[in-house]
Amino acid sequence: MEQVKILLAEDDANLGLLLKEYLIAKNYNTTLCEDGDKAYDEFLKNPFDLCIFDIMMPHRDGFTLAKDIRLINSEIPIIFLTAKSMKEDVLEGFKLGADDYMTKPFSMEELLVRIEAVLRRTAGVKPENNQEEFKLGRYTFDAKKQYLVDGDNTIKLTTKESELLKLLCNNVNKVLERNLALKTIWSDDNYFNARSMDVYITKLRKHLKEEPSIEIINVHGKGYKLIM
Amino acid sequence: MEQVKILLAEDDANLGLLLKEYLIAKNYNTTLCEDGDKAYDEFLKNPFDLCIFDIMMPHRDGFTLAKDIRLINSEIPIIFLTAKSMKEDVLEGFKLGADDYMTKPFSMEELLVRIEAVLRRTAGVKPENNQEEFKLGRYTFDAKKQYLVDGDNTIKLTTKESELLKLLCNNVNKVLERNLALKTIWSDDNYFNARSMDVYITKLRKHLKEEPSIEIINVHGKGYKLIM
DNA sequence: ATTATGACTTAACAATCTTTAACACACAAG
DNA sequence: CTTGTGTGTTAAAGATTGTTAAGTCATAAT
Repeated sequence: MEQVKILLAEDDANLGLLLKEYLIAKNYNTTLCEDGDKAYDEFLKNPFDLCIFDIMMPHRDGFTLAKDIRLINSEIPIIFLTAKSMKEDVLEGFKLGADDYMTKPFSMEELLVRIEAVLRRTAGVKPENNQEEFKLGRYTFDAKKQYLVDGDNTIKLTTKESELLKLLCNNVNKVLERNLALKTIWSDDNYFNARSMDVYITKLRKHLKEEPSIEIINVHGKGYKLIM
Repeated sequence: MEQVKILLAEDDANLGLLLKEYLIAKNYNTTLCEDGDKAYDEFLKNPFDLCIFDIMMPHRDGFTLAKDIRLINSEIPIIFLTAKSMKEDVLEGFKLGADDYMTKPFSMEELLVRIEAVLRRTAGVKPENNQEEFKLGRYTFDAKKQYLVDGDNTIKLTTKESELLKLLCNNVNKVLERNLALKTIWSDDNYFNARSMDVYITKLRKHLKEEPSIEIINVHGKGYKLIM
């Protein structure tokens, strides 16, 4: 399971950090740069799947940055973030091959769904990366088919078991926060759903008990962590 | 270069005509429908490359229309146009697989550049309205003739079997929600029809049992998912 | 007209999934 | 240590789904 890499250029440190934290929490590998020059250097050094650029930045504005990057990569999706909502700017942005253009202030959730919409279309370019398979020690976990395979023994997981294990796998060795998991899988983080989640953690532990190198540990008051 | 066909659903006759004229002037073959029902019928009759839907419309609102169309074609790009800018609506729109979401009032030029941005990404996705043939591993499913072919062995499917399998195929690897399938095939989602649907799922599973790479899995409380 | 056939629905019961309840234990703060 | 809250675990309850078979209806064949 490959992580999507996002290059984020935003000179407002507050907004930048906020966005970065949020995107990382949503499992996007996010690199933040505080101006256009730094973002350009970063782009040259590392491969990315998606760009999110503020327009007004020191050293190199978002439009110029996009133009320069388009010279190197004409396919990578670009989303512009800006306080300017003037028509000419929007048009200019799309002329540079933007995939979306969001005017501040915007909600983080809206940015997220727009990112997903763009990636959904971009992913179609290379349609093989849907393989949702994880190696867990002696086990192989197929999130799509909801199977947990251990040699010749195949355990069929239920939907909830599979969704939860997948979230844990996407955050190996990191804390999967309760409320995030609940909102993602149960769409509501009330007391009863939280207890239900605990029950599923027990179920998963039982399923994985044959492999001592894998453990789901609790982080008190925070959530769970899959370690391996 | 074939002309791009746009299905436009907008109940405000003034705005609708204005948009239609504008899009036609920009060389988009545009069909205007004044409500959701007419748009749905039009979609069933002819193949399109892009949908542009108003949200608030008589007979069938834009969201419902999109949901119904997604059952038949899960790939066609959809842009929502609306006066509602509330966060929940935007998120709802994208959850239905929207590609963009524009809040009125907007400039026609901005709509145009956003259309172009969407089409740039979806280029190569041919309109699959009339696609009636699906490859299911070793099987070939002809939805029109209601045949399921496996080498020299041809199984004749009943109408309901075929309709259900077609819906599943149109949503491969995604959850086909019970109530949507029931509304589409049985036109009513009461308890008995739901049970009938379960019976047909069993029948389909039996028909597809020779191909282990294909499975119809249940998503508890939600619906079924054809995975391959 | 009667019978046979096939598609679809309804019934019945088994199996499974998820939630809720109950009680035991662990952790952090005072 | 004690208390309140969070977590581990099991079991039961409640709901959904799997499956087979019988029932219903329309149509075709005799």
